[in-house]
Amino acid sequence: MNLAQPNVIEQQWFARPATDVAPDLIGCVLVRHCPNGELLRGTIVETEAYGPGDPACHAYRKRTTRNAVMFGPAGYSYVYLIYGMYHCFNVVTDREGVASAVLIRALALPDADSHSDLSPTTRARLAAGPGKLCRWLEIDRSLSQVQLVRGQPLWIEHPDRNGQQAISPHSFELVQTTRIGLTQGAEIPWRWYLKGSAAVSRL
DNA sequence: AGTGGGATCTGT
DNA sequence: CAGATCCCACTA
Repeated sequence: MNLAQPNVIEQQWFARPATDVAPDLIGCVLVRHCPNGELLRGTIVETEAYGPGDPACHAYRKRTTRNAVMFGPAGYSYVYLIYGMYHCFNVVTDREGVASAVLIRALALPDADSHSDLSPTTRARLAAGPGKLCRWLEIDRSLSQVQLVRGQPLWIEHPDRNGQQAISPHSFELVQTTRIGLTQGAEIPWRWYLKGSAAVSRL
């Protein structure tokens, strides 16, 4: 059996169209290695895809300094500042030269976590939304363009089949719908979320 | 060099 | 539903 980290998702897994990766990421676990050494984890319950021919994609017009990482190889982070006060975290997807990414919009916290003092509803909403998620995980633009592998501040793992992270297969049902907050491409149904999750940003 | 809008969130 | 708040892509 492998090996140090059987669960860590590798670069090749992300090297597919964003519309394939986005639904597959639901149920996977985002891991944040914080500056203070703490490891924070959350199960991804909501994603959006952005890709070629998509007017809502930051790289729709052309390559710029901000969106350059989206043109690079898959498995890197793309973090940008939105509305002057929030950050959004994306995973770069597809092959090099194809600008695309998946926005991670919401996380469900693991059951046994430090925030057990909070009410269940408050806790479920701690990372319900792309801005809140980045605030909780202390993600800002200094974490953009870093590779998502163990040893870096961020990486993603497949659900542990026997562990507490896994979502019960019985209740696992995805909803596909339109993306949130867009003025262009608003009708494209490239948003996915885990049906019934209390951590989804919006229904 | 100036500017307007943005893949958000919170409180009214 | 307005306001906070800042970066950057676009225009000139």
